[in-house]
Amino acid sequence: MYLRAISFLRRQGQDYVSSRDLADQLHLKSPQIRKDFSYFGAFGVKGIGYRVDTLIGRIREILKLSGTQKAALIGAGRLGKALALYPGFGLYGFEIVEIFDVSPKKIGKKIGNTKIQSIKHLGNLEKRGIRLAILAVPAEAAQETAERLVEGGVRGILNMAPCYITVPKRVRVQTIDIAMELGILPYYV
Amino acid sequence: MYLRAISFLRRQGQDYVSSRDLADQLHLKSPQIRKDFSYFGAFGVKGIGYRVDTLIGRIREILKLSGTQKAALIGAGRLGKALALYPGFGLYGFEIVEIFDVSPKKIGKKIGNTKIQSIKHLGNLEKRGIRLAILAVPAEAAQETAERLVEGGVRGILNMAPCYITVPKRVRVQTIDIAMELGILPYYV
DNA sequence: CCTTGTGAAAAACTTCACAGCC
DNA sequence: GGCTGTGAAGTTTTTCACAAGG
Repeated sequence: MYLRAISFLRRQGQDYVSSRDLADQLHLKSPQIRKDFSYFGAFGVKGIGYRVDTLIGRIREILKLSGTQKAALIGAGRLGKALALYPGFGLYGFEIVEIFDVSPKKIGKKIGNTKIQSIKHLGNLEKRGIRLAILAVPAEAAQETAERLVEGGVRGILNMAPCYITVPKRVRVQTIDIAMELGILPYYV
Repeated sequence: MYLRAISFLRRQGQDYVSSRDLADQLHLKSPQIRKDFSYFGAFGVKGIGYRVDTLIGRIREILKLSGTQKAALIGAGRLGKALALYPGFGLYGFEIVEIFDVSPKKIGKKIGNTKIQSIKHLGNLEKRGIRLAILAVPAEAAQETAERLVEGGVRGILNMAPCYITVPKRVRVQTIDIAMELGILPYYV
């Protein structure tokens, strides 16, 4: 969250940012931000604010985002395709290096520069340096596919299917249910 | 969240569900769920659990999801297209009735049964019964487009662009930043 | 002046424990 | 036996207030 906002400031050529400015942009309170940053180890300059480059470096370090992280994409449907070509992953240093699907129609085709492989050839992702996977399959197939990913040595799964999946606790799952996010809007309206 | 899990149970033909079962499925604690449901007004049956149909009805009521909610989609790029054809909105009673884009290449074409219109013809969405919008435009265009939506009388915006947008406080914004969600995974890995 | 950093107070949330009911 | 509903306890998070520094 911070990373996105601060990177934006860097692109605008800003060198320093105050907790107040960030608070306004992110709709938070300023002491909250200072407290968060103090957990990172303090490096703010009193009267000025925080150095943008230092902040980005430190956050990337804490999030273990140093260098490039390889990720696999499972599911080459419409959503999968949109994700494969989504430019936003670059900011966090992610690269989708392999794409898998079950459909024989799709296998062998390319999305961007990456060839779609059969899910049967998932193999050991860990050995190929892939620790993260993005799951863009129908809800019915999500659990089964997640289990394959775990077998393949994946450590984190971004689940785009509208369901919860159960995995060993050494594996971290983050679920995004787009319809659900839309569903809570009318409540506030 | 509950709606998704409970709807799934209904499709499976289950009539009643206990807080314990839901807790297991959603990875929560059972008193938590009972407390949430008690805010809805209590209607559990001691010794049995909660009636699935009653629960769904009540949750839809609280979320103001009764009937069909019309939504507009802004941005007919890859992500927009995937969202337009995303089947998951149905569960929550959403229907994307209008699609807009800036690109002359796309205007006039159809996604599914819905024609892509020029963003210039956004007009008064409120009068056409549209109170929600899904924003699937590049980050640079998000703020400007959001302002147009607010002018058009929209009350809730689901923002898929990787940035925060500022709107009058009568308008509710829900932001989904896919890359960010992926970005927090390595931290736990 | 402007900022950060932090202890203390307040609020929100989570968990526990158990009475009451089927 | 099983399960709900809820007050009380515990924990975490958020907010405030202010000393201290450029």
